[in-house]
Amino acid sequence: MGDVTEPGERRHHGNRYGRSERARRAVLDAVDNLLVEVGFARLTIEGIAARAGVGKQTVYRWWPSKVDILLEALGDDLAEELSPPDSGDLRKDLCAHLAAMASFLTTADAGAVFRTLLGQAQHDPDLARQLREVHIRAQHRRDRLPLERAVARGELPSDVDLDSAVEQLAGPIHYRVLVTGAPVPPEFTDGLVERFLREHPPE
Amino acid sequence: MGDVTEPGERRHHGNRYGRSERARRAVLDAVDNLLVEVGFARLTIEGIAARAGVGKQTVYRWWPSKVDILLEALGDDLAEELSPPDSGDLRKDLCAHLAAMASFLTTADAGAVFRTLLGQAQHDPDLARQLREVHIRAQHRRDRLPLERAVARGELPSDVDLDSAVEQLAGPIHYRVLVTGAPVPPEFTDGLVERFLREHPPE
Amino acid sequence: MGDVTEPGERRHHGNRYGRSERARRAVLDAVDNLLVEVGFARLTIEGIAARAGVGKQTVYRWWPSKVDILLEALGDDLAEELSPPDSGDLRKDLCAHLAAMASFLTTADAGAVFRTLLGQAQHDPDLARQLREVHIRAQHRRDRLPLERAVARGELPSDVDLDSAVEQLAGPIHYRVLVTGAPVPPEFTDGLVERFLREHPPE
Amino acid sequence: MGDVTEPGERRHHGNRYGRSERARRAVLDAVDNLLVEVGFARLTIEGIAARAGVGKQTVYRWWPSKVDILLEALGDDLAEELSPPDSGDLRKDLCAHLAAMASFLTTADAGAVFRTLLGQAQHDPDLARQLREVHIRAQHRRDRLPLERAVARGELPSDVDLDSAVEQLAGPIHYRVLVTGAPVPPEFTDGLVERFLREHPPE
DNA sequence: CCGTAATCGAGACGGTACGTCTTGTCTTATG
DNA sequence: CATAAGACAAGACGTACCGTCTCGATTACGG
Repeated sequence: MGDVTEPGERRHHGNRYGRSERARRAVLDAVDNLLVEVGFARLTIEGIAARAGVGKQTVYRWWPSKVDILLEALGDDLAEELSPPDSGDLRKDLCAHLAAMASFLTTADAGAVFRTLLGQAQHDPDLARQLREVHIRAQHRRDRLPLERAVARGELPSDVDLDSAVEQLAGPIHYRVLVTGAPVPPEFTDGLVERFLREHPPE
Repeated sequence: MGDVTEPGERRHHGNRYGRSERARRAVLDAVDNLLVEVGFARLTIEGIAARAGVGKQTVYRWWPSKVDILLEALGDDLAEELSPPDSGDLRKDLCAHLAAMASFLTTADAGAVFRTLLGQAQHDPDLARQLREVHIRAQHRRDRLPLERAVARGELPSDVDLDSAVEQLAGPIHYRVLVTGAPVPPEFTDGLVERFLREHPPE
Repeated sequence: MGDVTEPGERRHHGNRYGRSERARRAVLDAVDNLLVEVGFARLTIEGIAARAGVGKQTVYRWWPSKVDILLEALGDDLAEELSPPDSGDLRKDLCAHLAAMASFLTTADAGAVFRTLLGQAQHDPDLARQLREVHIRAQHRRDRLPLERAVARGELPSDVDLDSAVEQLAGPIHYRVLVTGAPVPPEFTDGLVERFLREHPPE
Repeated sequence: MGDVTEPGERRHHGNRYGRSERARRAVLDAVDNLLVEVGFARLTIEGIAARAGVGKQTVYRWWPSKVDILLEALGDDLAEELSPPDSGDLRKDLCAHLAAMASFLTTADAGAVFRTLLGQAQHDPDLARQLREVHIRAQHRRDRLPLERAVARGELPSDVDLDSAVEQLAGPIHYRVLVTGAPVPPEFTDGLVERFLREHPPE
């Protein structure tokens, strides 16, 4: 909330040798709460600073724009919430991971942040670059993991194009979420998995 | 534009029985040009009115917000540019249509408008509803057409879920465009078609 | 103030043919009150606009700076409060007028505005020019009037330098007010008059 | 400025035995230069510290506000530049002193500082008190000196009110400088002296 | 064919938020 | 312990747009 003073953390008002971690956390917390409360359109830097109990200048000093705050607030949420399991069974891993992906995109708070940023990226090339180079590339690597493990286990032929496979699996999910707005129930994601496995039987 | 006075079209200053078509066209033209010139973020109603040579009140009288102007400007571009061909051959029709879809989304002016609106829709439920109920639903029907014709011709089994098929085909394209930003060459769209046809051979 | 709507004065929200007299009055009233309440140093345009119930842009549209608002607020107060009487007797007129001058400078609200502006003028040449060309010149002419009338009546020789006379009379008063801060009682102003009359007996 | 390091004077960064004379001088020099360069309105503590090569805190530690810096910078300039001569002849002394006063107020650097402070004092009672109790009172005593000596020499009757005399002489000069902005040539100051001497002939 | 009512361009209005600047306080490492 | 440096919370600056309003001119219909 901003006026939280952790025990043992002296109230820091800045010095020449580095920024205030307290102010940083307060801003990131504030931006998360405000995004949920008022939505992106009415999310203002003025409001963020006020909610965080922080001067506007402090925000401008460390973040170029409000989407950069969101980018940092997104932080490791993606990694935490969207890392695939490793059960030793490809079908199980994929079904679980795609279901988690659907749930993240449609219901999670961090998913709302992610969709908002993706939306802004459609007319903000700079943001698009950052978002893709950092978060989306890393997520793509996580999405490949179950498949790589299956290849290693011999569950999948080694000549399957894993990048394409990820696109075949994730594409329709994102299409529903971002474009048609249709719901993404487990039956749907399971169907994607079945179709993929039918196409790529173990050798 | 805005100050263009067509020969024979007297400079209209309003009457009680209807709006000025001239003002409507000027606004829609201005919004198109400005979107390309300054981008969505700096697209303002003030700027649109000034560019169109139109009073702000005239804009507010006829459009609730700037995305509504874009919605109207998007108009029939979708239908015109994204109607599938009917050659009598499913492979040919699908390849052509998906390639056109990719090109529309990545390079066409109207495609930029479409992506912008999709982006805004991620945090504007009202816009999302309008966009989906009008344009996306209509586009989905157009996307189904080649498949429906193929079923009628016996090229496809009649028990294929065409809605799912559209999602399988369009999903990965939109995923690349909206999420990863990867290019969408004909080889990619052709691959989607081949995969689909392999799965659904004629009976 | 600010939200006062005079009967018969429709609540004006502006149009292309002129400014809102209501907004003008509200700003001038607000600036007077605030100067007295918080002093010049803490007189802000933001505060003036808020007190007047007026948008900041309206203030910036019509006045280049806060001293210009004060200049206009000073307006006719000088003329109203510092016009010399015309009793037909020089001694009486001068004593009354100098006493009024002292009282204006030391106690009147408009006098506080005047001293503030004089103070700013010491390091703002533009303001100095405006203040002198408009208000101080006009006041000088008013200060001369009793002397001119006395010359016309034959109470004063016609070869007296009236401009110098004004400086001799007003100078010591302003010196006390602006420099030493000493009080300016009627005995002091009367003394100035006596000294002047002693020097310039009727012919 | 600011980074001047006198030979033999080690660059002082603080010690436990008192304040840095080097920092004090740097600030006073900086304030003088900056006042001339940018004017009082844009004279900021931040700028003074930067120009002096001194930390802001050092300024705040030793001076309550920027006018206090100016007060100290004004220092003994008044005494140095505005001490009346003592020739043994009242007319000569007065003419010289009033001419020096006019020149100090209108052209000297220290005179600009003085006028600026006088200006601020019009809406800053604290500054007014300090300025009057220290500098103006002292200057008044210096202004009296030629008159006191003349009384001692018998050039002036001993019952003349010398304080009033000073006001009669200095008042019109300050009136021109501070109020009307009219020039103050020697003819003007000489005229004041003549008028005074005419009124107070030696007994 | 004249009156009238809705529309037009224009732009002032009360506001909100922007991104910048300065204030005065606080913290740190150095000497 | 005073210093130079600079981050901090606070808040005013002047600007850009928002969405509303008012204005006088324009014009097509209906009485």
